[in-house]
Amino acid sequence: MTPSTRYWLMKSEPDECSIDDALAAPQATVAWIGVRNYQARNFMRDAMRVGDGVLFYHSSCAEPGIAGLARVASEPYPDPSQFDPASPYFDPKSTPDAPRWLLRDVQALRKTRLLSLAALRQHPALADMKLLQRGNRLSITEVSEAEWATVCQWLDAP
DNA sequence: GCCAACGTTGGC
DNA sequence: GCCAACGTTGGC
Repeated sequence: MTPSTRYWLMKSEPDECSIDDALAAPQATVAWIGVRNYQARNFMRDAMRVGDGVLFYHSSCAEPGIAGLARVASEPYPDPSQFDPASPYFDPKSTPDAPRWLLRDVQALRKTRLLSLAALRQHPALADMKLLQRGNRLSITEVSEAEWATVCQWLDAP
């Protein structure tokens, strides 16, 4: 991972938390709970900085794709769901003294028109996006400055 | 619901 | 540390 990464793509299942849900939350801010992959956790714990740009991506749904823009809105802190036995994200091996899963708050900035996964795949400038690489399943991936700019220009185009 | 791809677990 | 078995992700 490059220390200069300032842009991220974060997947959310819209049934759990859509861009509309995030925009409707207090301060349009949601805690990014439920990540249980170490690489994605490390991005949140170590690499992100407050203010980094986030592509808000809808996954596991009828129309997967980029659905909004957001920003990293907090320093890392323990994911409370790991301590809740009633939560599907409960982790019995984690303790408050040594929490295994850290998260960030994410503030939604705006909903965009949907840039579908199929459309993203057809854009030559996005061919190297981590999201689009074969076999990728990571729920948080790095986005280059050029990829970010391409997406923003695309969203501004008629 | 299928299944490819990948991550994690746990026996050895 | 290896690696088979199992579980999960996520598009289709």
